[in-house]
Amino acid sequence: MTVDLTIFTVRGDQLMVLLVERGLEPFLGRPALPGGYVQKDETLREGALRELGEEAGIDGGRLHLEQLGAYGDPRRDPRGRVVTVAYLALGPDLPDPVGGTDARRAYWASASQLANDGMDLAFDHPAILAEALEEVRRKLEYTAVATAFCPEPFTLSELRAVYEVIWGQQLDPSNFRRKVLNTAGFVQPTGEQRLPPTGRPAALYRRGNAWLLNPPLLRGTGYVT
Amino acid sequence: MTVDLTIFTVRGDQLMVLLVERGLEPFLGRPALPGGYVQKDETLREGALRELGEEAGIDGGRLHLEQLGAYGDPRRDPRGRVVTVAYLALGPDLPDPVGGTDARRAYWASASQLANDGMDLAFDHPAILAEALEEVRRKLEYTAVATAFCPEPFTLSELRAVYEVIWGQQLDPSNFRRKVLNTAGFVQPTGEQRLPPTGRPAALYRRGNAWLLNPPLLRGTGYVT
DNA sequence: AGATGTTTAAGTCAATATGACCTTTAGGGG
DNA sequence: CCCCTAAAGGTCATATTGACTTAAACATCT
Repeated sequence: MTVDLTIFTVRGDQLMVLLVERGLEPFLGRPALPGGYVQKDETLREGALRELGEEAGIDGGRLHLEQLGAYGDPRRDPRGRVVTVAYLALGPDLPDPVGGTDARRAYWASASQLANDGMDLAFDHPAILAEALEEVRRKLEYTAVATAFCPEPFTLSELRAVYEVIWGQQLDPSNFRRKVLNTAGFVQPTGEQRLPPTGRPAALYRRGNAWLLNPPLLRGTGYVT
Repeated sequence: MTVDLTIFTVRGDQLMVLLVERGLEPFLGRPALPGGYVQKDETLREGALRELGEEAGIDGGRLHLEQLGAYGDPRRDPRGRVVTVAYLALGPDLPDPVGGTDARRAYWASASQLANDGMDLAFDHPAILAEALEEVRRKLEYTAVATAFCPEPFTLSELRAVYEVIWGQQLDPSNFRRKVLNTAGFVQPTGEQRLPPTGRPAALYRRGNAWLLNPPLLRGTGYVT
């Protein structure tokens, strides 16, 4: 039993995923999702949080962490039967390649670039990553999970940028604002403002208490790019 | 490693879930979800399909089967660490309590009744069942999964009954029809008709090729009961 | 045969949500 | 003081939804 982590963050205009360079056989030297064996006395979630710290140097306390699913093809690991439980972790712009306590290198990679260049990840990690990406894209529609990518407090433009980066399409700023503000509990105003490099000050918000968006925020045809 | 199955079907006006009476310790005699150990050379899905046949006598070939998630609390099984992967299986009115090849009794139980009477299921199966139920309710909204409960061909009233039973609320027949027929690929007409016990003949449909409903069919306020 | 009951099918209409687009506001810099 | 930029707020045609009404197609009863 192992857990594997798909850790996403938004940096600039890119969705990044955290990869490690494997320091052990099999797949030595190949990029892979961080992960490791589950210990006897911990829950799967605890194991995921522990690996988050050990392999990525990230404190999972402030991250959104949810289970993606179990992957158990008997041929997925050349060593024999290893079932892995994949977790999805989402956070605001996270610290740089914090090499884990394990000596291997850890770094952020562009998710879209990985998808294009054919990702040569170890094990069945390409499939896990693909499912994770699809899950995030879908969840943006009908949950308020996008706020997990924004350091608080945040502006509506920052929140919109999360959608635009992950969906790969521009959204109308005005319609986006209307939709978010009309959805009770999506965000809550702090009353504060922040000055952008240029332009009018932007109001600041925190995450609201709502999780499900009803009706959802659909990535319909409302794009510009 | 085990797999556990939450098998739902609609019978009349009730959502039923398949339970077995445990024939082994621990929890001997207690109701539980069907399931069992995963074998070394099979995928998780294959294991689920095999247990479907062995414990419930059901041919999984025509069922909708999807993974729910892994449950791995180290205290969930008194025997020690057993991680289980829960699967969700959905099908049209399935054969009666087909006692499995294992000698234990297998039977259909009302899902809503279980939820009320406080279900004394073995292990963490109450939690698994609760999550499965919530998953089905949510998936009805934004996927065409409801058709998995209808034997083909089916009428729109039969499809609507699935929603009504699982959501526990009446839907407006006319608005439901409009929504389903306007959603490309949800259902496809066969051209055939069927006579109800009384009343106008109903057109028959098969499942369409669409899986995601866009926009979703929300369980808003549109109820009558 | 014709009236009646029942269920499916189809239509109406106001309220709401969406997509596309425009205008105003509030800053900083020249 | 003017200009540029991004945020904020508004307009309007269109699409969708919810509530409700009407028509059609069968079986049965009288």
